[in-house]
Amino acid sequence: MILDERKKLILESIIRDYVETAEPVGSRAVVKKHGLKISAATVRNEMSDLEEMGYLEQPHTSAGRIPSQKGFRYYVDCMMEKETLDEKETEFLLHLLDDSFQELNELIQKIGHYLARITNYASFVIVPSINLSKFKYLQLIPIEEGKALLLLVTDLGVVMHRQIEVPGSIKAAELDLIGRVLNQILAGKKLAEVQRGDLQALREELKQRRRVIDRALEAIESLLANSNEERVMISGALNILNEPEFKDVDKLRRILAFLEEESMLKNLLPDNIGNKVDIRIGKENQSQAIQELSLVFSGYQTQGEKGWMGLMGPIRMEYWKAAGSLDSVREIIEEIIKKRF
Amino acid sequence: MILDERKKLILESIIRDYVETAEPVGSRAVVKKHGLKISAATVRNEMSDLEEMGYLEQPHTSAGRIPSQKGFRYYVDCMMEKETLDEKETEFLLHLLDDSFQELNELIQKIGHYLARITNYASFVIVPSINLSKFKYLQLIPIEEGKALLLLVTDLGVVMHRQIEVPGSIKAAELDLIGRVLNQILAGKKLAEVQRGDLQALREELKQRRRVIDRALEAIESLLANSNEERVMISGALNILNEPEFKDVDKLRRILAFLEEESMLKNLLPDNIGNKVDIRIGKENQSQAIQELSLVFSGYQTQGEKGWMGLMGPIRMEYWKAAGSLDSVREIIEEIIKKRF
DNA sequence: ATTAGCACTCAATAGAAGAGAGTGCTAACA
DNA sequence: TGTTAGCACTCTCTTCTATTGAGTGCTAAT
Repeated sequence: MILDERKKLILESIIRDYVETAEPVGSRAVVKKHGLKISAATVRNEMSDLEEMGYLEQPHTSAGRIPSQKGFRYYVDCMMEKETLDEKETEFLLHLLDDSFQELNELIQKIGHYLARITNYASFVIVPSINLSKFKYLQLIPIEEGKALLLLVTDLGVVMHRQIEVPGSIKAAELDLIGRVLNQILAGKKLAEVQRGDLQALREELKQRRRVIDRALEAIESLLANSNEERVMISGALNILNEPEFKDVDKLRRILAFLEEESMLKNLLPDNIGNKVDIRIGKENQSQAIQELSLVFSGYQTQGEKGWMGLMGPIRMEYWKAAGSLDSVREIIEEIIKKRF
Repeated sequence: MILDERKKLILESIIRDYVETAEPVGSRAVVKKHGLKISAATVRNEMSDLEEMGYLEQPHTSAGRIPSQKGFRYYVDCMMEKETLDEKETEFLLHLLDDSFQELNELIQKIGHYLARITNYASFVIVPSINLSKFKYLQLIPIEEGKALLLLVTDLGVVMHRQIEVPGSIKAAELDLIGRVLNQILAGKKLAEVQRGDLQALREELKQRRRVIDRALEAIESLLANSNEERVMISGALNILNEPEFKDVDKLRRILAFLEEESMLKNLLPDNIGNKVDIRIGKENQSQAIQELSLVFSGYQTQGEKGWMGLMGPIRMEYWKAAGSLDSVREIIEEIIKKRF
């Protein structure tokens, strides 16, 4: 559907106004705001057309118009220009992140906080499951009589550990040996592959220390199972308290409850991760619980790892700002990661 | 101040009723509810007395009475009987915790969730700083060209790690040696003590590998600094959305904002940790932000480690249930920890 | 000391009136 | 044919008033 320039102008004007004030916008307001050369009556006619086409709606007869979800959709698809971060913000972000993190997770979490802070929306970040990364290093370390620590490092430097029981009689050197063997067999494999056959094969190979190996393998399995899950992190959930559409406590409860059930989020995102910004407006969301919310999100990709990050706000959302910020931030973190790892 | 039996009965009746309904309680309601043998008029006289004494207050002339904070305080101090967990709940909790945790932190966190769930209040747990626990074991592990992992274990089995840079030329055996030396010097020390002089002394002792050692010591210092902070964990914050006194979004915002600033909490608790349940009602709290909330909390103690756990709810709180639950839960976790570690 | 009776108070609710914002339609104009 | 001014109309929102009802406090009787 193609709109003529004047209709576009009016639609944009109404959207900008409505996003800012959360109030229906009248014809006079449109004229004044943009200093248009046409009269309010003309605008009224156009607005009437736009309503008929489904881009605007009227809360009641004598109110102004508000953009419909379809209106937002049209704006987002055909008219919007993203507002990326300006230099100062970029600078600040870079400064914030500069080697102040030890691990990928930390970085990602900081990004989440930052996004929430500059946009005043709730942000979410979905950290890729470690599953995809490669096994790199493993060691068995005696801690005390009867206990050892299994240490596992992936090639991206994620360290996981777990205590296991071992016979009291076992010697440090022996533990070390077992560790080495495990290491050799697993080295370079993807963690996801490890699960399949190797563990069984290993059990056979090292019969004489069955007990230790069994425990070690259990520990590895358990670590895998744990890290298998993508982690979802939400920041700035309280930002939605500031939106006038959620001054009703019941609505609020529904939404915050949804956010608390973090795992729900990832079901809503598409299966394959690109890295273009995608937008889900209100009812376009699958989940009942957040059909009064909009999602703006983007995949990110870092040498083999893929994850999501995004923003959630009211339907009356500054999509331009949200989408632009995401674009900028994605670029920045991909760059940082490339440099660091 | 001593109240006669009848006044006590009436005060209790009003408190119970008010806690349940959040509505002012009238004289008739008191009589009916408890099937008292006295008339409403008599109750009115008594209520008037109680008000004069400061235990009750009236929102306005023609409303019933509600307990004042002083009233709650009196009840809590002189009349309340704690309601500990019943057998089924205890059973369930034990089952929930039974070896399903790897580390102390995990256990504590689960406890927090459980407390929030059974009481329908927000729970908090403050995990003791690791500072107090003893250094047990340290190892340097080569990961790849130029990078090593410093691994540190405390006697309670908490594992911390951090990557450090090392010269590319260094051999695994050498790293191992350095680790051993560090180990010997630090072994058995309390982590808090480590900070003082040892690190400096060490630097002298191992001049030939200054670079590695410097990095290792930096890492240890940084780990210490990180773990120095007590960690605060809050669960079930959304439970306060259900309380009618917070249906006002502004109040809500203040309180949730306070909860998000988790670190604030520990400033509110007494300096020395006992393990009796303590209660702070409304204005008794130091912090402005939560003077409309009550805190019920208790210390817990596990071989040298001390921490806090507690519940936060409206002033109109089921103190008997909260205090009782805490008592039960504390007993249970202290027992579990004694058994496990 | 207790209680029944009654006048009184005050919040909460409902209804009515008025104000104001904004529209849609009509007729005039370029 | 597109644009505009004018005006009646609609509907929400606010304000004001009346009514209701719960609950009290006081008084007088038991």
